[in-house]
Parts: sequence; C-alpha cells; structure tokens
Amino acid sequence: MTKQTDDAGQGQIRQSNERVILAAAEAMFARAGFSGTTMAAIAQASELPKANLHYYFGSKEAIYRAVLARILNDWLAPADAIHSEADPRTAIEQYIRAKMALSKQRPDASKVFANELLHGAPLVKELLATELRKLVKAKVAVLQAWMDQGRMAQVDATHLFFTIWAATQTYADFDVQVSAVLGHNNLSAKAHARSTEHVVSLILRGCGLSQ
Amino acid sequence: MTKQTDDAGQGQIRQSNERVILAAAEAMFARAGFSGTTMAAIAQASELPKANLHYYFGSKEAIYRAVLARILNDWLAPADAIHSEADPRTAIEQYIRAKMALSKQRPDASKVFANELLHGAPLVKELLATELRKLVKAKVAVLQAWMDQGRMAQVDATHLFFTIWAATQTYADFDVQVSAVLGHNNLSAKAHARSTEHVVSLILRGCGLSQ
DNA sequence: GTCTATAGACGGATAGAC
DNA sequence: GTCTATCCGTCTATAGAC
Repeated sequence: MTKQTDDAGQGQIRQSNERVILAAAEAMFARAGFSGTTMAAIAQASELPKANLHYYFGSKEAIYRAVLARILNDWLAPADAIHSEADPRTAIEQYIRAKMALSKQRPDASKVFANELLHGAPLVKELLATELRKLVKAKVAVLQAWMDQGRMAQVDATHLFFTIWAATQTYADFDVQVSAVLGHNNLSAKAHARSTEHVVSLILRGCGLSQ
Repeated sequence: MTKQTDDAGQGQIRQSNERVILAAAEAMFARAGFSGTTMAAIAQASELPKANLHYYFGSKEAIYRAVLARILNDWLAPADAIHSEADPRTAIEQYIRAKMALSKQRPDASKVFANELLHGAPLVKELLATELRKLVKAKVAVLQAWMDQGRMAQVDATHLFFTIWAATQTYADFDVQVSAVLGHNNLSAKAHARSTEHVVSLILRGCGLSQ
C-alpha cells in the first residue's frame, strides 16, 4: 500500500494521462505546428490543468518529441509488404494501399511529420539519415532485383519511394486543397476509395505492372 | 518638391524595401512557419529596423498575406502547357518539367505554400475553391478529351493533378528527407535532374504515354 | 520618411498549497 | 500526485524623437 516502486499503482493513471495528452497534442500540433500550439491549448484539449503537462513531460518540446516518436514507428511498418519472396505487383499494390490507409486513419500524424520535415527536421534528421536510409536501401535492393529479372519496368527505385510517399500523403497533408478542388467540404470515405484506386493504378502502370 | 502624391519620388525606395522585406519574409516563413517567425528575424534578414516593417505593411499577417499572394501567381502559371491544341505527351511532360523547375528555383515559396495548406489554408482556402478549382476543371476537360480520343490511358484527370503536384513539390518541401535517404547534405543540380527524369518517365508511363 | 525605446499581451515554466 | 497562482522572458505593435 505504501510502497509504489513498480508501475502497478498510480502508474495506471500516469499511463492513461500521458496517452490522453499525446493524442491531444498530436491534434494540436497538426493544426498549428510546434510554435503555433500553446500548452494551454493542449491542456484544454486533454481536459487537464496546464501544470500537469509539465509534471508528466517536463516541457513542450518533450511532448513534441514523444508525439513524433509514436508516429515514426507506425510510419515505417507498411514497407514490410516489400520483400524478395513477394510478387512485385502485389507487393507494391499492398504498400500503396497501406500508405493510403494511414493517410485516411491518421491524418494528424501525417501532418505533424510533414510539418517536421518542412521545417528542416531538426529532431528526426538523424533518424532519417540512419534508420530510414537503411530501410529504403534494403527495399530498393528488392525492387532492383525484380527489375533485373524483367518482372517490372526499369524505374529509379529510390525515387519511386519518394513518389509513393508524396502521392499518398498528399491526401492527408493537403486535404484542404484536394477537398477545395473536388468541391467537397472534406474527404468522404468514397472519395478516399477513389483516390486509392487512382494512385494504385497510376503507379502500377508507371512501373509496367499493368496493361 | 513638396508635392509627392504620385509614385515617382520615394515610391522607388518603398518599392525596393518592400521587395527586400518580402524576400526575407518568404525565407523565414519557409524555415519556421508563421508563428515560428518573428518580426525581429525578418527585420534582421532584411537589414532594416523592425519598426520599418510595420511602417510598410502594418502587421505581421499583412506581410504573410503579401508573400502568399506573390507565390500563388507563379504557382498556377505552368498549367498553360496543357491546352487542347497541344500533343498530350508534350503537354504533360512540359507541365511536369515546369513544376520540377519551380521546386528547384523557389523551394522557399513551395514550403510557405505547403505550410499554409498543412494548417488548413485559412488565408487561401477561398482561392482554392474558386480560382484553382476553375483552372483544374478546365485542364481536366482537355485531358478527358484526349482520353476519349484514345490518345492517352484512362486515368482520373483531377487526381492526376494531385499526384503531379505531390510528386514534384516533395523535392522542395521535403528536401531534408530526400537528401537524408540519398545520403547527401543537400540536393545537387545533378540529383535534381535525375529526380526530374524519374517523375517525367513514371508519370508518362502511368498515363500510357511511353512504351 | 526613419528609427529608438517602450508599452502591452501572451506563453512557458514553476513554486507551493492541498 | 494534483492544481492554482504567478513569475519572467519574448513577441507584436506603436508612440514619439529625429
């Protein structure tokens, strides 16, 4: 009762509160960026007093770091679809669909990450140059092997990743622009399905994997 | 001498100073966004006293508006390449090359615009829903006619624009990520040329306009 | 028309009561 | 462990000297 050295007791409350704070922070950072987001705004969205954010995380930057860390994990996962035993067409199609699903399900996460990149990636630059670079190198080798075997068209595999990232994330990051041009107020599930089919078919044909 | 009602006299100085301020502001807004940019920073970059910025523009938001306005004009111009008398392949290739050139030549403009969209486009939302939507509609009609004539593959023409914008602007907006993955410190002219050839060939093949 | 000096508001962080 | 009240630095904007 008096002892609470392990994470069992109030650790539950801490864990729950941290989760609430990070979710609120992600939404606020997506909407206004790092400088445009105030601790008061995160506190209000979390329905917690401002001082508690400092109690749990210490500083605004620490909250931002925590939000980014949570995002990065999820961001790299879809690349699993691309492995040497897979069929080229299926692998790339799965990868694109997974990225499009992320755009639909976690638009705020995408925006926070985009914002970080846009402003020079001060916090994740190192990770990009190490982990992401390593991951892309490995996947590029897989794609290159498929090209050498004549199983898909010759494209620059590294740049193909840049194009897939850009084409899929634009539906999360720049949704206002997409909605405005389409004449909608926001992107419906139907509109998103249409976007997905477009990106899949354009890229697959671009890779010589259909027609 | 005493009369200065026209723009001839000190109007020269005003025009020159406004130009300097807007150029400096574009660079700062690209680096740090609206909230992250201080008037002091713009003043230092302009080599003008802080109060002069207020003298010329009135407020920080007015400077931001002026920067955005300058960008929007240049942004829509490349679409001229797409008109009904043109050859489909030439038109789309020209359009992509023009957008890639903009990414190379005006990366800061691209970043300011991307940042505005990312945060919900409070200032340009209306323009997107009117001018941009109208422009895209017109160009989509041209592309659709080409498809109906069997001169290119059936793709969703509106979404094709989204993909081209995303694929080309990613080299300006997310240059840190591209550089990190490629293992460079920044994007050389050679790397940019390679990027351009990639985007051109991928999209053209995706549109059934090569091989 | 230009610039210094300052007002006034806001935001991040913390002290200290509970 | 939680929260109120407050400090202190920073930022936008402007008043007023030159």
